[in-house]
Amino acid sequence: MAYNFTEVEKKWQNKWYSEGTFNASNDYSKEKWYGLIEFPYPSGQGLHVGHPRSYTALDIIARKRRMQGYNVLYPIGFDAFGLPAENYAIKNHVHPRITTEKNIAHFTEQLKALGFSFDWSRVVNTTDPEYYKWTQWIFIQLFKHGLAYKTTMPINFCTGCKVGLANEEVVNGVCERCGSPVVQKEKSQWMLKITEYAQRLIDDLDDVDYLEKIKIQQKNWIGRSEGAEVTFPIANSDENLVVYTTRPDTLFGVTYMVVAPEHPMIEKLADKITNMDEIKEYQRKASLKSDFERSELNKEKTGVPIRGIMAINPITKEEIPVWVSDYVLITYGTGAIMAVPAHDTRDYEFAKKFDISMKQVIKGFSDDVVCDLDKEAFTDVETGILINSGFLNDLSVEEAKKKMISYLEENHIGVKKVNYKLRDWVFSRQRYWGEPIPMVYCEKCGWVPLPEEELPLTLPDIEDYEPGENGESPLAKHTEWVNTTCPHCGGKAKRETDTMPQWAGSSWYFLRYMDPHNDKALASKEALDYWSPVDWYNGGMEHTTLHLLYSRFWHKFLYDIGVVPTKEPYQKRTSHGMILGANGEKMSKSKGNVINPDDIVREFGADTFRVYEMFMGPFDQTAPWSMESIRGCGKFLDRVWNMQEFLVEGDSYSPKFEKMMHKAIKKVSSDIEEMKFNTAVSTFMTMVNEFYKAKRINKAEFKTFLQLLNPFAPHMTEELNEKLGESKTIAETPWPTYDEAKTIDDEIELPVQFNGKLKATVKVPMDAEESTAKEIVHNNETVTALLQDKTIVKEIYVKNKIYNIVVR
RNA sequence: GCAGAUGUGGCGGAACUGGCAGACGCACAGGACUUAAAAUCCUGCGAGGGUUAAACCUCGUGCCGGUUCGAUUCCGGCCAUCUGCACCA
Repeated sequence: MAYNFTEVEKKWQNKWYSEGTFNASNDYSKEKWYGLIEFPYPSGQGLHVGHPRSYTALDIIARKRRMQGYNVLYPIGFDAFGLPAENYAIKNHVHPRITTEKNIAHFTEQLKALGFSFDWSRVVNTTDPEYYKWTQWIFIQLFKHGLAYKTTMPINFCTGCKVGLANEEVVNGVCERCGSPVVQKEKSQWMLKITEYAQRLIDDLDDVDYLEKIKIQQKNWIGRSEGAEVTFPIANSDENLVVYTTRPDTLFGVTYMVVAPEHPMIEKLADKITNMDEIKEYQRKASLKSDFERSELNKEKTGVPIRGIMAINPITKEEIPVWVSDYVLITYGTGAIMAVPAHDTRDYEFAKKFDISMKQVIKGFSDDVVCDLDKEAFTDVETGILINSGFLNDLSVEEAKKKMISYLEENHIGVKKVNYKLRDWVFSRQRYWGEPIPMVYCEKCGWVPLPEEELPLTLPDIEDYEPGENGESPLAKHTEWVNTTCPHCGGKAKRETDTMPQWAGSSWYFLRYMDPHNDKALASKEALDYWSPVDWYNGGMEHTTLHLLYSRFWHKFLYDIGVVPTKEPYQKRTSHGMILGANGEKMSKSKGNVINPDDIVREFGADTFRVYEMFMGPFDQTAPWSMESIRGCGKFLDRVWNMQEFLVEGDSYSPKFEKMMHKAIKKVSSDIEEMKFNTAVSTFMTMVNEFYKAKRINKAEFKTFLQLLNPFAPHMTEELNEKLGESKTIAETPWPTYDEAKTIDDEIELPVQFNGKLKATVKVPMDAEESTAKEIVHNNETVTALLQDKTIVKEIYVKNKIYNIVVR
């Protein structure tokens, strides 16, 4: 009879979720395993087919771990604050709480229909006051430890909507929603000092098991560089221009300086500058661009010379011109650079464009290495030798750097300096749908945190989600909420009206899962000690630099104040590739290539969906969706179901399949650990093909096969297991084991090559010695025939791999 | 621009640590079953040459070059595509 996936899947899901089959145990004596997936943002579109890729992968590992005897925590929750809900509210005047509730209900239904073994008793929701109470609590601790501060930062400001915009909402310099021009506007913002943790965020990567490319991305994002800060006096004034450079060795080659348009020196020296109007105009234009646009557009360099002032090279005492250009960013280093056009690509382009002189101070190690300054900058750091550089002449770049830094320090014109590209975290949002920042401003006492017993500071219910005139948060209009008393002196005070970014709630959610209903602490000490750290965290590569870094930062802070027991939150981090539309492009409504998971479950069932997502390609790489291929996975599962037809009795593996069974257990077990799910599925397919060829499978073989397949296709395998008359479900059985000796073949097909080209294969015993192999090879007819008119030069034998004969 | 990744048949992909390139699946073609179709089962399937059929020969893992008995794999240089870039999540 045909397999009715709809009925069977419902049956098992009802059982699992009503009985709480997969809920983590509070028995802290058992060995634990904590698997984590990035909790979804419950968008109005519902689940995306990309979500189940990651969830199925860790579900497979979680199910395997349970069978291996671990107490498994595999939780789920919702990261529900965010921009889409707020924009929807502005447009349709529906409170974000209502849409969020609705969306969460929809997501829950969809996730349950896929049969994930989540612990549904521990669901967290970042918008729940009982949850964000602790997000606020962490913020207050950060503030108390001096890691949260206010500063003025530029934001994208839409001149039409009068609202601060995310970079994503700015398209070609105009607002995505209304099309009005977007400008950079200064705004006082809460910042978190993540830079204080920069070095530790790099160093502690050594202690965790992250994919190498994730570590590299994180390190590059933090962007540590060693160099020097050098002070250039401004001629005929008391002002100095301090620059940061990673190339102090090139100080003799400086031919001009550049300051960022926002550099304060311009204001200070305004009375000396003779072309102030020109500079003001340039600053205005630059203020329209974001940092990103500036570096993106740097093919066409722009800039204006600052007339009336000259800087003095502290080493050569030469007077050099100062320019203003937006290729220098105020947010990195000191906002000013010394330019060495002969040895830096960006400086070179700028100097070429504005016809500024260049001075070569490094040459190639040998005369073969050409340095042609008419064509390009010479940037070979590895082998370069200093020239035209006084006391640095003939040194290598590395030596010259060291010598110059000591010279700078001895003469008090510069210091060695480590710099990071990482910037502090802008933590304020002028938005409604976020956690209120639990701070109060008092004229007398300044910024005062709310007393912890007053948390949570709940988000007030409002009906107008539009921002205020000057881009303040919608909360600013609600004076009855804003006006309060100072917790410190009792005087008049105002609440902070900005809210937290979505990153806040997702920076610590994995801790809450450990003890989600605790109202005394974010989680109990016992729960934290037992479950920490997360053993395996899988998520998108796109979260590598922001979410992952932010949550590591928070965790380290919580470790420092004694809240959590580990320095790092995640022991292991892997990532999955994106699922693209059938046309190879990212799925989007506008492209019409979106696949709805509900349709797939309805047409093919959850098991087929799961197997297909695991089979479609290497887990960590992008893969296009294919309706044809998913059908193939459905066919495979039907073939599994139909194996019942030739099932025979048997308590142990039959001799015919014994090797195959042991090999398969080994292969599937290791493939799951290495996330090579696609090859695990192909192993299952090959096994099924073998059973079909023999038209026979015995009960012992079938049982093991079902156990191995269970994490991938849990519904069908449990159903088949029940039909076998087993009293225990597969989930209650131990993961199959194999005997290494039984995975090894007695005899192998050894390829025989002539000059590296395959000419024959011979059968040799496993691990045959060279003499044995040689004898067998030379007795082979094809080989003797080919050797007729040839001379053997050399013979190469690699045990169990190859026999290569080099002939003339 | 900076950073990370990817490139193998008509398509998705496999290949352990440098050792038979194309496992497994899709599509396609042929056959069995059927009044017929679908489903199912079986067989074939990189390109070119060769053969009644086979054997066999040549080419082939983005491009150019190198190391090696042997390179999809290692090295150097290019090209193309995808992802992220700090207020999307």
